[in-house]
Amino acid sequence: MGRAPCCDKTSVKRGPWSPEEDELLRSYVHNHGTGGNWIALPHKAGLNRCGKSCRLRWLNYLRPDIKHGGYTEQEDRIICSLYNSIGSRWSIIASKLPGRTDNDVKNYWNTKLKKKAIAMHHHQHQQQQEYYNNHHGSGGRGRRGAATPAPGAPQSQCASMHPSPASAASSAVTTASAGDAAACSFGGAMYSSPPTTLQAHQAAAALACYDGGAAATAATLPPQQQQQASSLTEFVSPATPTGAAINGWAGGGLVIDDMFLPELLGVGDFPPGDLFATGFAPLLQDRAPSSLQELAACYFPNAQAAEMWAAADHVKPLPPPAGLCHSLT
DNA sequence: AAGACTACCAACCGCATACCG
DNA sequence: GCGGTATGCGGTTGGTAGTCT
Repeated sequence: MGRAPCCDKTSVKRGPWSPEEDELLRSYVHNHGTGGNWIALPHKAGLNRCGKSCRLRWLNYLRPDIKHGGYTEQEDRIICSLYNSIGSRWSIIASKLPGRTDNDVKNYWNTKLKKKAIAMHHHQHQQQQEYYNNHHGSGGRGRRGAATPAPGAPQSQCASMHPSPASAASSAVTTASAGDAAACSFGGAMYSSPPTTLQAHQAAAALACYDGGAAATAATLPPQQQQQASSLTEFVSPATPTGAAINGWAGGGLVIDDMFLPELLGVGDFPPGDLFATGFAPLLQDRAPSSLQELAACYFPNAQAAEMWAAADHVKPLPPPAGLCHSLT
């Protein structure tokens, strides 16, 4: 059963807005506000437009505080980091960028930033390969070799290329292309350091929370990684440490990007690779509960999960992952 | 000069959720 | 609790300007 249409599409104007229409809408909202009723607004404002169209035009274009174009490198970083962490939840991402709209951020990502991220992804892989070849010989086998796929090799084993737990739980259908996946997996590190300890934990958390239950997923991992996932399980949900409980978080997986977190916390850069041991935990310890809830709300679509996370004991450091590759392969 | 191709972005569509009676 | 409606959101489309051949 489909929804009833919001208006009679045959009797309202569609397509690009004229300057006169813009002015009508702008002046009406300036004088009267939206009144909380977009359906009635076009009629009152003398516009032959669908209310939905008016709302979109106002939110995406006419609002006085809107910025168009001219994205800074810092904004790029924030977008990439958040995309890496929470997926294509553009409204949340846009809310962290004053003056930007979800539509604008989405277009910017799809047309420019994604390509930039993919290009840098390939570049990083090449550098990793060169580094590996220089230090281990080109035909090496071992863990590192297995964990660092050759350029152009299939990427499907990179844990962070799974849809993030949050986006996986989202009702929206995610149809990420291989390019999206590559850009997503790399976005968080786009301007940053080599893979960090936290990214290893992110990957474990993504596996533990996303893929249909921690217990089932963890069982498929090698022993060392099972321990990783288990540690994450405790960290993510200290009050409910079972796999089944984690599964019940419905998308509340802890996937916090190491780039964006410092900005949320209002601190400088964390030392790469040492977030939990020296940077992350003490900072969280000092946060007021309300501040933690605000932070958590950025990542947990489920309010209860956000509250639980914010109230949890964050100061318990995790054991270092002992060289676990961030790709978990 | 002109057609083909590409990039960009405003606008639309339809689903999910919140809200209200 | 339930059904109807409005709003929010993310994916997609279509028009246009710029670039290439």
